[in-house]
Amino acid sequence: MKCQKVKKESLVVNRQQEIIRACEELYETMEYEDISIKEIAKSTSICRSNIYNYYQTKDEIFLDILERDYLSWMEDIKDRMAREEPGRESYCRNIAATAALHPRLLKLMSVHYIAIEKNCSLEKLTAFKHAIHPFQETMEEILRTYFPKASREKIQNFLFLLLSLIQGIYSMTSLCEKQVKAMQEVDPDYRMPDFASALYQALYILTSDLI
Amino acid sequence: MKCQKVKKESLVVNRQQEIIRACEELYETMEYEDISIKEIAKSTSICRSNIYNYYQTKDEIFLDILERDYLSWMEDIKDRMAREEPGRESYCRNIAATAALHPRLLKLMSVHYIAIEKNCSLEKLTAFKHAIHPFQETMEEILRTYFPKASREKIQNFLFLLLSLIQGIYSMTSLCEKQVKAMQEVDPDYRMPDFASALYQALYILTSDLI
Amino acid sequence: MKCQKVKKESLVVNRQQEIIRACEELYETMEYEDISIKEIAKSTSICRSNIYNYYQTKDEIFLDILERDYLSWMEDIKDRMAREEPGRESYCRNIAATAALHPRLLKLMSVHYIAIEKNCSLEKLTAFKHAIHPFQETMEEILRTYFPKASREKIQNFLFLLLSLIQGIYSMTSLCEKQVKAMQEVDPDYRMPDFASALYQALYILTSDLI
Amino acid sequence: MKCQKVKKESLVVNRQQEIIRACEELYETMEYEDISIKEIAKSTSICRSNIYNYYQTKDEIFLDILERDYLSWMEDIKDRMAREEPGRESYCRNIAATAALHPRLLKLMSVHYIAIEKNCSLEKLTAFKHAIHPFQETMEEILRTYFPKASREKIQNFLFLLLSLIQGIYSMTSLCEKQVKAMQEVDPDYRMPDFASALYQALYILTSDLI
DNA sequence: GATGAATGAGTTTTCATTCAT
DNA sequence: CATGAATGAAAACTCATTCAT
Repeated sequence: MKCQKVKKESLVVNRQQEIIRACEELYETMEYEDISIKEIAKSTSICRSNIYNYYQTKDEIFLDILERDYLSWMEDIKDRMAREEPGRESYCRNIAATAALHPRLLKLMSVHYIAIEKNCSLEKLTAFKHAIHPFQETMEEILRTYFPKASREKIQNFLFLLLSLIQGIYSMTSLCEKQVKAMQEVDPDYRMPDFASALYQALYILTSDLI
Repeated sequence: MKCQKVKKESLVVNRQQEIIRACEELYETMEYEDISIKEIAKSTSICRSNIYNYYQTKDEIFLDILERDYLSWMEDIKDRMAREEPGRESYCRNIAATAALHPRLLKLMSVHYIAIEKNCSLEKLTAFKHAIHPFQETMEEILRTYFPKASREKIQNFLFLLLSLIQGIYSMTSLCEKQVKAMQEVDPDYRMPDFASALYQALYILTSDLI
Repeated sequence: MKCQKVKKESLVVNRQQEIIRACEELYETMEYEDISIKEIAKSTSICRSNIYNYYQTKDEIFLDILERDYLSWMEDIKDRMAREEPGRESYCRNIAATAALHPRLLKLMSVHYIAIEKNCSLEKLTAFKHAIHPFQETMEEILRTYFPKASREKIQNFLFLLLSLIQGIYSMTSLCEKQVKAMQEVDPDYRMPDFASALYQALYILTSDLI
Repeated sequence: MKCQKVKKESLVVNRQQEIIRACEELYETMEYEDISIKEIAKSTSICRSNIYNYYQTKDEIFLDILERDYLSWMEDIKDRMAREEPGRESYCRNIAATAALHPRLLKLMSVHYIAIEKNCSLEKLTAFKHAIHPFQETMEEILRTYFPKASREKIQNFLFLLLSLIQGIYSMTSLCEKQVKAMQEVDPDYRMPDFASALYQALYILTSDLI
């Protein structure tokens, strides 16, 4: 009985894995708003109507991807921290460099709060918040290590600003050709900034508050 | 003849005004992605097919709204600067407080780069960039007034981060009920931060780089 | 499993049948360019959006009708040939008389090359060409039987002219009332020629080349 | 008074000329069914709604083009006849060669009876028939010159078949790339026939009836 | 007569979602 | 659970045509 249940569950997980993988692949070349359940199903061995047995909306799929990506980024940060010396610059470099290694997460973060979360069920959303709780915890802990003198409040403020910044900087450093052209029409010297550098610089200033 | 032309032009402007107004009203209660030209037309005395004589896509309408809002915010900042004393705190208060008076602009900024600009024609986009050029210019000038010692590069960096921050902070301080509930499920003490305060704090730290 | 697949396939065929039948009925009273998928769906128990699961454009439906009609005509010709004596006149009578029994095919042929084929996918078109290959083969074979001395080239030329003639003769012998009136305004003696007679006469002359 | 009327009329003719010219230009690159009054007006200095003062439908414009082209072809045939020796082959060469010099007429003839005439007013159509009456007359006269022994009926039959043939042969010798590809998929040796040669051959056989 | 504005009707196409099997 | 079929709703877009000026 129990064994069967486990079997079922693992089947469910397998299906979800397949759906997630398909969605991830699409997201590499398509925009969030252009991805539909139909499209996702097509990239899958599962038929469209069956997808509804696992996910209610495409946003719930994206929420699962977000979850993994947040935690994966967290792991990268921890790994890197273990290998790097302490120090403000080191911290900023760590964050900026690892963030740049997760382009999908960055892309997702720009629609995380304004779109994905708005289209999910409360249950799914709560589960997501629970799942990424370690991210918040770990990030705070790491900050405490790097900046032992900073107050809890300052650290939480900083984290809030870090997540905010990433969304905004990403959106302004991922312009399409047309956008760049239009900018250069007005200011011929315009060059699209680099995400990692821009984030590093911002973090460097913001961490001044934590020393 | 010329008089007629002027008449016609003013009709065009009137029509665009009406369309913009309808779009603005819808945007107060609806999300960007749920607004369609069909919906906008419905809130208008103009029929849908006629809308196409004034705007090709909804994004071109939003771009016009963005333009006005950016410039309107700029005016507010200038007005306020004239009345306030100099100083870093004063600047940050000015920006944060006036921004909070333009909630629609804030909401628009969160989709400005990732959606609106992507769906416009290059021509429309270039015209927009030209139109809001004074915004960039004025913002830089104001910063030079407040922070006379800051280099041009630092000022431009700061402006870039300001715009980035607004997008991110707004998205994280405009959660719907469901999002707040989910947060509180994990952390019962969670309170959604206030946009203006969060922005003020961030700016206060970032301006340290300009002194 | 297999049984189900067969069931499904037959459903597809059934649906296509229904769509084809509806299109055929419309084509009896309407012109090709006035028929739309919307109109076809209306004459069906199937909803418009579901039609797209079976046909991409109305032209693909017409191509299917064309296919059947060509092959049906071919069968009629073969049948009649079996019952008739040999001879040039007999052949011409056979072709003209059987063609007249397929008015829908004649009507379709007048838009076959200039419209229907132009709006189909290459795949669909290739499938069609394969499907009506027997028509070409059979027509050549019949000609070889009736005109054993004619070279292969002459026979192919003749077939090409036969198909050409049908298109043109049909268009000039299927005038609407208005067209006839206009003709008679200029030449009061004008009588619209009869398709079968006109075709017979033309074929009789053209077959002189095959003896 | 009269002078004014003449002025007006010539203005009307000028406008119609401009409209016709625009339509002709479009027809060089576009298909009949894709051309709209909107499109024609765009290629003109006349506004769309004003076009209705000169033509009711696009087909009436096409009818005017047809008229000119028929008469122009007739002139070419007469010219050439004056320069060529008599004889059956000479006649066929004349017709085929001059026809090939009027590709627009050929293209128009393929939709002349099945589309253009169907969408015109009776008045316009009657006027057209009157206008091209000389074409019929001249063509008969030329045939009588070349084939003095042929009966009036045979000559009229021949003319009927000539016009029929042109429509059909043109449609089968003006395939688009896709159509050719599909043909070659079934018969790799397929080569699209040449219009002028095909017409010449057909005429050569058909004229045997006139000797 | 000429024009721009406006409209309504039509068409294609796409999708989320439901349902019977 | 899985599936294909089916549907309804919506969105984008185009055009012929009318009308007031």
